[in-house]
Amino acid sequence: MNDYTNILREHNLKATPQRLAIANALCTNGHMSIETLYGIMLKKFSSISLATIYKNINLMLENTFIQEVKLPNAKSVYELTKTPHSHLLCEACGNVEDILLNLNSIIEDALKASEFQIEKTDLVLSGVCKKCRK
Amino acid sequence: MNDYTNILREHNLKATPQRLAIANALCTNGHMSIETLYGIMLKKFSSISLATIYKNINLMLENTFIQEVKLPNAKSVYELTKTPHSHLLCEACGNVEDILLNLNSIIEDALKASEFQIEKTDLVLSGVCKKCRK
DNA sequence: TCCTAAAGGATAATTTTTATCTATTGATAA
DNA sequence: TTATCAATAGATAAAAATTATCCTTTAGGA
Repeated sequence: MNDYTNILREHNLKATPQRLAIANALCTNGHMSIETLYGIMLKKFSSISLATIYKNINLMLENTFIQEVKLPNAKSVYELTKTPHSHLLCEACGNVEDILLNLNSIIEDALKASEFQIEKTDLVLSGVCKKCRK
Repeated sequence: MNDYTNILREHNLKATPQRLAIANALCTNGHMSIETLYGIMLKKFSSISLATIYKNINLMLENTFIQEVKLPNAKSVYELTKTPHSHLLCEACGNVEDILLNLNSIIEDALKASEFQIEKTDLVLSGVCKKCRK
């Protein structure tokens, strides 16, 4: 169980018990939707309001403490901000994994082919994970 | 103005005037959100119901006549199904463009690094387009 | 320890999306 | 052509998702 007190403060977020619990839930679970996060939070704070979840998720996004991951045919999930990475989505079980891929050559190709100044990439690779293939 | 009658039918969709208009709107505009599509459709069918837009979008998605494009920090847009491609998003003006990029090497890397059987990719490159950079 | 802006909980309001119901219509076959 | 019928459109209600409001509580600095 990590202590996110200081990391929250570095992102200009007061370290409330609810926020520390959100941070820990995301740390242990990796990627979570609003509703599953709400479910987990309810176990610890039986009277937590769904509005508190939304307010914190939005504030944490604005302050880049967390990131939203938009998935095809699924609800968005949220993760703690890490070094840039891509995602693997299992279409069978819905599980999401991080994967580090070097996209430099792709970005170069895109720079040549377009007139865009590219700042960031969002890549989701969808398929079937090992467990679900058996 | 293309005639999508047969293409709709090939996707098991009756070619109603509303659907033909949706197809043409997507063809000429490339990528559209629900609300902008509704706005355009209202010009042609002053009493069209928003429910009709949603029902058609969902049915067209199920029958792969169109695709949803999920964008970071923006609402989803929809496009006619074409050969697989990636997207460029201008963070300044919100414009979305298609871009053909060869992702084979990335997919290979991902296959090696993961235990996934990869079926498809969703890539959005965000940045600033030429017009907005001036 | 005190003070204050910020946060939490309860709840209402808003927005987004889906479901329901009836009249209409596209597509097929006689 | 016309008749037939399942599918669709529109109107609207309902449900789901998200945000706003209000008041009490609290984190964190003075």
